[in-house]
Amino acid sequence: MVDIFKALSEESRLRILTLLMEREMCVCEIEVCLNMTQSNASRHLTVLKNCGILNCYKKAQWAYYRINESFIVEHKDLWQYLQHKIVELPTYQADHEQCEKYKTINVCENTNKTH
Amino acid sequence: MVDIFKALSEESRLRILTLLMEREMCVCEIEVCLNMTQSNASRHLTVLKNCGILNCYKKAQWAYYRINESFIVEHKDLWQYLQHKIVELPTYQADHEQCEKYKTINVCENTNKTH
DNA sequence: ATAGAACATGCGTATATGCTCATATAAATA
DNA sequence: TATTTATATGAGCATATACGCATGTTCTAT
Repeated sequence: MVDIFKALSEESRLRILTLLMEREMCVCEIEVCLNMTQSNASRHLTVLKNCGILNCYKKAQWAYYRINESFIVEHKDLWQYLQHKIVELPTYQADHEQCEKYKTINVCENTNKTH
Repeated sequence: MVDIFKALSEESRLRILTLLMEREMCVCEIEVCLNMTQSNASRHLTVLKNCGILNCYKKAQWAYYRINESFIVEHKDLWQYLQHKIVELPTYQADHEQCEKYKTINVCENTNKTH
């Protein structure tokens, strides 16, 4: 319980959740959408994964992170709260737009033409 | 939102909530029930108050802290979650018993006979 | 095989946080 | 008025955390 709240008590990580509530993403997408360094994005994702909020799978050289469905089930009230309140983040609008923007462009395919 | 999660991401503060969910308390009661220093208890209570979870009123030389009713209204889902999950804290049982114990004894009246 | 891309992680640094001790303040009482 | 009690808070210390840079690993594609 403490580790879940700890994970959620950081703005960058809440911003990551803003994106992942929309769709799963690989690290470099998050990196670009939120304009953070790769190591920073990776570390935050690890924190969110370690407390059960996210899970991830690897596909080729990419690591895709997404909301852990069993977390939603086991922490229903908290999840409801997050869904309602996360839109109030000052960064929500902008982050969400970035998420939409890269939905079609696909960052990875751009940097790695052969994907 | 971040400050609320920050406040909740600390075990001592969750233990304080365990007590205050039962009834309002003054600082020295919390101090005794949770076996922490006075300054420590006071600081944690301040953090919980500053993010809106608690409020307090003063009566004679005591400061009574209690759950802020409007917090419950404005953060219904989170509050539900807390109520369900806080009982899973490893310290819950013991803390709750201390709370019951000092319900009748009243710590303050013992140390200050003229109260 | 080699090079490049995506990702995780070790290391050093700056800042935040929690703790204790000591002190200041306010109220009650002798 | 002087003392005691309850509380808040400043100072100093230890630890935790977030960050950037550099590097190691894995997979892909040439």
